[in-house]
Amino acid sequence: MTPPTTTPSADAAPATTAAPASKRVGIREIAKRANVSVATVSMVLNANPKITEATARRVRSVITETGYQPNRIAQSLSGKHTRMLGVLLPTLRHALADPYFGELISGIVDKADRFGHKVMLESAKPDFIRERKHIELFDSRFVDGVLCIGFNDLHVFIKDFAKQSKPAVVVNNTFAGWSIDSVVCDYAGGAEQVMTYLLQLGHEKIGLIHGSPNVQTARSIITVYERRMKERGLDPAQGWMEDGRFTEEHGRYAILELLKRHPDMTAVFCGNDKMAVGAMQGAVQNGRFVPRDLSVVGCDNIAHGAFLNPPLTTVHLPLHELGGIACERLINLIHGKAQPATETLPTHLVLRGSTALATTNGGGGGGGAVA
Amino acid sequence: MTPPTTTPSADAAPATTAAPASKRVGIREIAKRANVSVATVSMVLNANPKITEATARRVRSVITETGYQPNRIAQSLSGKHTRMLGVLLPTLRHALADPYFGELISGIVDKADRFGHKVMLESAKPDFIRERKHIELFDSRFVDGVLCIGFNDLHVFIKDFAKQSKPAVVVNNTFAGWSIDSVVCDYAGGAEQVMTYLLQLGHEKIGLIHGSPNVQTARSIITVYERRMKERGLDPAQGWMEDGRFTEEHGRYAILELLKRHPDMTAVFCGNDKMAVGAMQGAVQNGRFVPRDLSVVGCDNIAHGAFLNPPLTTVHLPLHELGGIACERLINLIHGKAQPATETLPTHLVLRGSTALATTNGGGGGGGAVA
DNA sequence: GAGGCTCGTTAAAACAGTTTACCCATCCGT
DNA sequence: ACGGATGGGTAAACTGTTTTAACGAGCCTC
Repeated sequence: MTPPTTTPSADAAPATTAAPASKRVGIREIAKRANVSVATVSMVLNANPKITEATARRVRSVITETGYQPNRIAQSLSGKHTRMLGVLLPTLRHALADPYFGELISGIVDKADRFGHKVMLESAKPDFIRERKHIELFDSRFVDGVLCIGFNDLHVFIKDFAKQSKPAVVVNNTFAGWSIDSVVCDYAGGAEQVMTYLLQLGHEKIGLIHGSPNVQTARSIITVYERRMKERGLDPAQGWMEDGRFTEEHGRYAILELLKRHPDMTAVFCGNDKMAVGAMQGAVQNGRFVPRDLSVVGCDNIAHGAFLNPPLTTVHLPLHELGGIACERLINLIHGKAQPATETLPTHLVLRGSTALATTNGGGGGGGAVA
Repeated sequence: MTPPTTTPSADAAPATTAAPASKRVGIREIAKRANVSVATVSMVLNANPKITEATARRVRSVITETGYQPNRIAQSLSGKHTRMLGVLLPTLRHALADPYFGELISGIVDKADRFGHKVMLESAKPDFIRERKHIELFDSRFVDGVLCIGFNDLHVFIKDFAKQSKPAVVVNNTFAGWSIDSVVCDYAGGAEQVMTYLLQLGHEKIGLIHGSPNVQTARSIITVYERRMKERGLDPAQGWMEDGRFTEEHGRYAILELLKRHPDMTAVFCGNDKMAVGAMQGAVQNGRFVPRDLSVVGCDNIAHGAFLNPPLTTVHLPLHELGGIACERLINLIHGKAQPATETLPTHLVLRGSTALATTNGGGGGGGAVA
């Protein structure tokens, strides 16, 4: 009962001998106090059914008494997994400040948490890739798997994960021909709804501001748009499409280009909300009223869009959920419970104030464009 | 030269014997191949000056040959530090989707990267705190330190870090009387600039939509606003202030309240850009033109604000830099190189289109407010 | 030329868990 | 009463580094 070394503290020791405080307790210490082997303690910790409830209770009581916390680093070293997931982001300066990424990551973190995993952020700068740090992440046993968000077809390093069969899931892009798990939103379905809606409102001259065609999902939108326009007898190739590169800035520039070429345009569909924001600003500064002179539709449904003037009509993408599903697939992949595949989540149109019936007064406004 | 087990591959082996592939190489394998001890290899890895350049070169060549990567888990277990930083976020649903947090985290990640540290995300849900997981993070040797962002005075658990002297840095809030490192923007300075500017424009009736007063930085703005208003003979307590809780939604609600009470208000200062966005929408829907009838000023300078109609005049907070500095302080703290202290970063006003000279036609518009 | 100093290198002990092979005591059926 | 199965527990090996104390060799000094 007498501990080998007693602190000079004068406290009357209660029934259970107080821990020597200071020193961090390890599993060996627990084992000693509970009169069992370290193996037993470990098994109790991992709810191994081999251990009697009586023994387990005894061990557990010692654990709570001492406030013992297993060292996760040691667990990782010994075990097969580290329970750490990596999120790879491109180095669009301030990528994280983008609600699109934020929403995604938020979904990932929430889900990872529920599965007892942690999430690490990693930005895939050119150096990072050149030094093959994305592979090192695995080789140094730092992560069990990675989620890739915001990449396009030019980021060929993504294929390394497939080549070396490292668990990885790509979000909102697909790499045809490579066995990489991916999870995407149904952009095509959303685009169909947008086109149907705009046509129903009587719009004929509809422009498109799309994201970089290096991304499969952006191409989905383009494809749908082109087909629907051709069906109505308008040739989209006649300058009705502009690349807005996913940013407000280029969205703004794109709408000015489109309006210059086609002053009679009455509606524009944007591949994401940021471009829609830029387009709305460009249109207004060009002297058009939204939605009276120009209907604008976005895609993403970032929280913010509802607070614009006018509130933005947009395609809702379940980004939070998407992140969660990507995360779950990754964890399954890590444990070999799943085959690489592509999963698609449904989307739907959210009607707000930036769209209206087409009016016949095409080519209105047109005052001197700002800047 | 002949490896113990040769794979049945028929490739003519080049001069240097190919590694047995499959099996991960460890430091022992490197040591064996370079004819040195593991200690030597470890020292080479850590650039220990005790090792001769000749030996080091030999070891390094073996390392590159085999593509060996030290196991970071093992390094952490053995060493004192894990080189992992935690970022604690409140569970404002979708906190991460907020550009404010995004920009901050982005700065943190960039800086951490430069110091060879990794960043982990953790959302401090009520359960999380109740189960004392924020302490467990340290006890289980998972992180070396944490950055706390987005918390207010009610989040008393922050003090636990001080109590248990765990390295932690609080961003954009200060806890008086507790020795916790914190890094904040000069909100007071920004507010002074805003007030000076609005007064110069001839505004007299200025409202304030502030963030939660549980945050020191929000209080800073309130204090400055109150003093400056009193100096001009307006009593801010007469319903000129509203709590916008940092969100667009409440910002919108707040402006409607303020306009109801004071139809002659000609300018409003908002504690962050999100509230400013909501305020602008509310004002417009209330029939006011911004900036003609109402000047609006925000605070944060989120990228997005420049693309509103009209573009938002706002206080620029160096959030990216702030994150970086917080991160750097934390790393210093971890290595015992710094004493807890508070650092303040300068801010400045960014003039855009949402502000204008005060007009005398106070109480304009006022048409039926949209729901 | 022997004792004392460096200097570079090494063997072995941490670090803190998990897992595997084995052991012993019951219990069961015949 | 005996062989085999079974259940509960344990000792020891293992994970892959860093670090410390010791050690041998060369060089300097007297």
